[in-house]
Amino acid sequence: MTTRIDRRRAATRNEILDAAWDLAAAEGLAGIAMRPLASAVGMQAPSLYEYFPSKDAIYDAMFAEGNRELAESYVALPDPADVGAREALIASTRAFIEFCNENEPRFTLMFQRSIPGWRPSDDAYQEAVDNLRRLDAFLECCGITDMRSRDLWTAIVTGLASQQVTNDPGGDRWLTLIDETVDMFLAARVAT
Amino acid sequence: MTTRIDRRRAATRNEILDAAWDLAAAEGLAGIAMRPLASAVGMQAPSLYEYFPSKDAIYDAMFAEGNRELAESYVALPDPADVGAREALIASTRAFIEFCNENEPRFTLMFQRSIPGWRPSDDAYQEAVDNLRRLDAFLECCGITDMRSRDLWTAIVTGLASQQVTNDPGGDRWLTLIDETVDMFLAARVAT
DNA sequence: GTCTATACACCGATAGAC
DNA sequence: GTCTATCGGTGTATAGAC
Repeated sequence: MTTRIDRRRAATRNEILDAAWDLAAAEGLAGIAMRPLASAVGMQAPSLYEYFPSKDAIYDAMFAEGNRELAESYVALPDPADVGAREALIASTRAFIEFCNENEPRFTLMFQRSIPGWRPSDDAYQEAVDNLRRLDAFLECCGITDMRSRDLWTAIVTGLASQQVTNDPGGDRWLTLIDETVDMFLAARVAT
Repeated sequence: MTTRIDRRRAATRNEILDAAWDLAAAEGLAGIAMRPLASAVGMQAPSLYEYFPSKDAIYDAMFAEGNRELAESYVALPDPADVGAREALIASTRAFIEFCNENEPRFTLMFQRSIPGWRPSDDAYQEAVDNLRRLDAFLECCGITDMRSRDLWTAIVTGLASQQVTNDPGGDRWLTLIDETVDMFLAARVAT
């Protein structure tokens, strides 16, 4: 059961995480420091350790939060059985690249290994694996069943997202390539 | 003119850079610390500042060195006029992914933003731009002239390389997808 | 229980003696 | 050119006030 004290703790944890995202947006993901983070929520640095056992644990919670947000964006995707593989792939790719493009620190944390020495915990990583499994199921509904095709498709989609975020953050230079990319990929699959 | 003392300095600089690559391989790129690096070449930390003005300058020299190595691997590529676009694209993509795959810290330094707060200097970045220009010229010889096609191709190639290095370092899971990727890309170009 | 104060070990970088 | 000593920063552990 959740007591009042548990809810208070959870609220403070969320407050800390929100401040961490703000700091990441302003100073970069690796620019989060414990003392400024603490003062952003009106604490001294050591008090943060009442809510997170380490700085890495804060990154871990942010990683998990990002994956839950990605999972939410997946539930809005159309059913390939309704709209066909082409439209479904276009919609999912667009959703993914837009997700990456709208919050650069979140993209960096989730899809690049950019925090020295940090790796997601097993629990947090499980949420990422769950998302990958959801994507696999989605691709299977689109008729992409073999591993080599899935490997190629994930490489293409992550490549587009990474180029977009890195070289045109917030823009659409690679977003506008999605339709022809999907057509190219599907045409090759029909051909073989 | 290069005096004996200049050559001695250059030799020491190379010694430091070699030790830095070794440390990066062992501790991760961001795990390079000045004191261990200094002791690896038999110095105290402050002496390093006689050869590099800052730690970032060491990353900068490593970045430039990596780009020169990449440029060297480009000169061995076949001429598209000799072997045709398909073979030329396959060879260049294979060379690039193998380059990324054979030295993970070098890949991380050159193609990911993984050192917090560090960006290559203008001089070092120029070498990366030169390499990109070489790649553009090469793609043009392969008949890939418009920007959208180049954007798509660079996204695909960097996506393959990143998946290979991240998820199967030293292996060939994405390397073996090159041939069909090139065929897919070229078929779509002929079709439109 | 939650906070503050203090301290520790490490970091990159600098000053100045030799 | 290399050293020692040191500075201000980091993440983090701990003691203890309230």
